[in-house]
Amino acid sequence: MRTERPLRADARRNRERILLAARHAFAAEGIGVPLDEIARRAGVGPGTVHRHFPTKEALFEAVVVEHLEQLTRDAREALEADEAGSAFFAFLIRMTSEAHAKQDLADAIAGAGANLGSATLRVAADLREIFAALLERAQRANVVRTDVDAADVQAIVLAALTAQRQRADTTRPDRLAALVFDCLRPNDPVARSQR
Amino acid sequence: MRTERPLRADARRNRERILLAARHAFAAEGIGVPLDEIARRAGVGPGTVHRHFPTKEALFEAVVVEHLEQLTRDAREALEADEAGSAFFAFLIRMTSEAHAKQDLADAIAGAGANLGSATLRVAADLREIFAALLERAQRANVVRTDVDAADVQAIVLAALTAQRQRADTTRPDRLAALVFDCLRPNDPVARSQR
DNA sequence: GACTATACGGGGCGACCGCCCCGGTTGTCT
DNA sequence: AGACAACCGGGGCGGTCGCCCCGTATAGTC
Repeated sequence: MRTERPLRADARRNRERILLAARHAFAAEGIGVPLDEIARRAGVGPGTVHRHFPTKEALFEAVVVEHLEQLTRDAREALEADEAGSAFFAFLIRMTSEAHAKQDLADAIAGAGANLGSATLRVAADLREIFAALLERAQRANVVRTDVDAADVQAIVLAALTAQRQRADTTRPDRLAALVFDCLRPNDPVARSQR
Repeated sequence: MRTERPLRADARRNRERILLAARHAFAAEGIGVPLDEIARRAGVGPGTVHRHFPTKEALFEAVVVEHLEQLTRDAREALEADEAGSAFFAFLIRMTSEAHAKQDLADAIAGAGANLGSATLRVAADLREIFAALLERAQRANVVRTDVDAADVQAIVLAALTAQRQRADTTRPDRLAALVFDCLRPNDPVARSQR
């Protein structure tokens, strides 16, 4: 059973063009962008888009998976950093500023988009795993309160992202996000005074 | 110039029915609900909805204004409470849990809905004014950090709402919201230990 | 350079939704 | 009770968008 056949050159080129246009379009305006608009920006016909990605969700997923994989790589790097606390919080900031410029990620995290397929679920599971390790390490180092779990933090990341988008601050873009993340720090004065 | 003519009895009854149905529909699913669905739930024809509210935004606004007015009343009450800090934070929690059950408010705050009319803007300005007073009082009492303004707090309310919706906790529905609001408290250990 | 499979493009279908109009009905006032 | 005006209901129009089909062009192969 030949599951894979090499794509023709022009087909591969068009596929890349579509993905590039979709990246920008979804990043700028979220999942609401019409497919025809993406096709127009990519310089191909609407039919071509549909052939490469049978449904709109499929295209959206392809873009989101790319971003999630990038985040997973970032999280792995953060896990190798020395200082547990700063690595954790820096990664949180990175997630929000990343998703800030990429509306699609926010849509995906919020689940506003659609029912995502198995590919996305697998990548998301990977990210969650690394992320949980990062969190646990920060909690052991007593820089993050211990009464929150990974899902809580994920919700708070989405929250910070919302705040940031609501009140775009050009001079200090991460100000509100950093403020919100402060609520994750432990309560005891000793730990707080260390930051 | 007779600007006002008393509405006929059945017209007034239908108007109330539509508003009631719209309240529930918008609260449950946000602004995305089709007008025909609201008409169906209200037990009237789609044309009737359109006659009472010339556009969809008009109906949405009518519902949102009701909620904003309620919130404004709550804020005024909170301003008369004795303890500045608990009044402020209790009002924040109230806002989020209110908006939690009312998707429409979240849409309105986030501006996701549409360009709102002058009526909404006026009510929103009222609420902002009272809210700013509430915040300033809490800041003077040293229970809220002084490097945030009302717009920051509004963004954070929206953020807390997002977190709460993301991770619905039936046993402690306000847990995440309260957690997020903690980031508004001052940093110095003395003030923090008082809570 | 010719032949075949593969891919392209754009026109079009169906669904959805907001908005509007018209024939019939019902409330209201004398 | 009768007459008039206000109101109701539902069908329909126009626009949008996702999805698909088919005639044509083109890349890859001998």
